[in-house]
Amino acid sequence: MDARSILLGFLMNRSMTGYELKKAFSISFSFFSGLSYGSIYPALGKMEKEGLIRMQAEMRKSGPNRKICTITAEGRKVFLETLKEPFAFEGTKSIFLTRLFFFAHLAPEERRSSAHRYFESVRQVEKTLQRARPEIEAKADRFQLLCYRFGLRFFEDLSRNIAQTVKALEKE
Amino acid sequence: MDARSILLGFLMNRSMTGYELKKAFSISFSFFSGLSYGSIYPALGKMEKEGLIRMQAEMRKSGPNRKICTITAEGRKVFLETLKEPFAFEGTKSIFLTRLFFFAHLAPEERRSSAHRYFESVRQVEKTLQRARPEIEAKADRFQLLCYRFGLRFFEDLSRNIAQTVKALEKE
DNA sequence: CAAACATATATCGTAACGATATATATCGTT
DNA sequence: AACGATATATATCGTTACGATATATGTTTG
Repeated sequence: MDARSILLGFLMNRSMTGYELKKAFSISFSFFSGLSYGSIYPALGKMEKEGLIRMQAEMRKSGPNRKICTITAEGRKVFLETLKEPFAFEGTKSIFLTRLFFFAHLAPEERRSSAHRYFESVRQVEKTLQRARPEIEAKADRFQLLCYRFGLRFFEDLSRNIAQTVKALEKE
Repeated sequence: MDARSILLGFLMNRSMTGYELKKAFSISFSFFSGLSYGSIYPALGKMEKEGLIRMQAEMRKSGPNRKICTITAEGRKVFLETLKEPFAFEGTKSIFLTRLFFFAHLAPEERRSSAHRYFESVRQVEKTLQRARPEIEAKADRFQLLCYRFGLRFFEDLSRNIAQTVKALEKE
C-alpha cells in the first residue's frame, strides 16, 4: 500500500490534519510503517485535487491555522477497493544483512562490535514496543492488536536470530 | 547502506558491468536487498564522475557493447569507511501489518482469504530460498553464509508468526 | 526461420525521504 | 518579565530509488 491508501485508511475513522496524521503513525504504527511530512502533504494535496478528500481551512485565533482533511464517498470507495486487492510478500531490506554480506572486509574486532551494537539497537526498539502496550491496548481494535502481538513476536524472533549470528561471529 | 556503497562492495572483489551487478543481486542477495537498473546505471554514472570507479567501454563484435566498471583506490577507501560506520535498526515496512491494521473494513471471509494468500506467498519465497542452498554454498564466503542462515531462520520465524495471526483470524 | 530468451545500457515519470523553512503558541525557568 | 525549549501546523526542495519502458544485438529452441 502506498502513502495515499494509508492516509485514506486513517481518515476512514475521523477527519484529521496532516500533523495529526503524522502523529497517528508514531503511536501504534511506527514499527512497521511510517510517513514523513515530505510524503504526507504532497499526497494530501493530490488526493484533494482528485476528490478523494476535502480540506477545510480553519482560521484560528489560538494556534496556527489548520487544514482539516475529510474523506469523501469516492475516497472511501477507492480505499476499500485497494484494501480488497490481494497482496504478496515484498522483499524486505535489511541493513544488518547488507552489512554482514561484506563483513570479510572488516577486522574481526570491528565485526563483533558492529554486530553487537546493532543487536543492542534492536533490543532497544523491542523494549520500546513492549512498553507501548497499555497505550496501544487502549486505542487499538481487534486487528490492530493482532498487529501489535505480531510485532512483539517479530522482535523476539529477530533478537534471537541476531544473537545467534553474533555468537557465530564471536567464536572465530 | 545506499545503492552506491552496495555497488562498490561488489566491485571490491572484481570488475563488473551494470548488467552483471544487477545479476549479482538476484542470486544470493535478493531476499534482503536489491537494486533495479533505474538505480544502478545512474549510481554508476555518478560514481565515475566522482572518481570512485572507472568505466572502460568495450566494443565487441559478438554481442552488445559493454562498460566494465572497476573500483579505484579512492572508491575502496570510501567503501571501507562506510562499512566501518556504526549502524542501527531501521524500521522495516510490512505490507502484511499495514493491511492487517485496516482489516476491520473487510468482511471476515475477505480477511481470512487475504491473510492466507499472503501466508502462501511467504512460504513460496521461503522454499525458493531453501532450494538456493547449493548455489549459495558454492559461492558465498563465511559471512555470506551467515546471511543465508539468518535468512532461513528469518523465514521460518516469519511463517510461524503469520500462521499464528491467520489462526487468530480463523476463529471469529 | 521465427519466436523467445539472454545480454547490455539508459532514461522517464513517479513516489518517498530527510532536511529545512516558516509561523504561532505554550510552558517552564531564571 | 524575558528567554529558550517544546508543541502545533503547513509546505517545499533536493535527492534517492523504483518500475516501466525503449533500444539493440546475439543465441537458443521449437
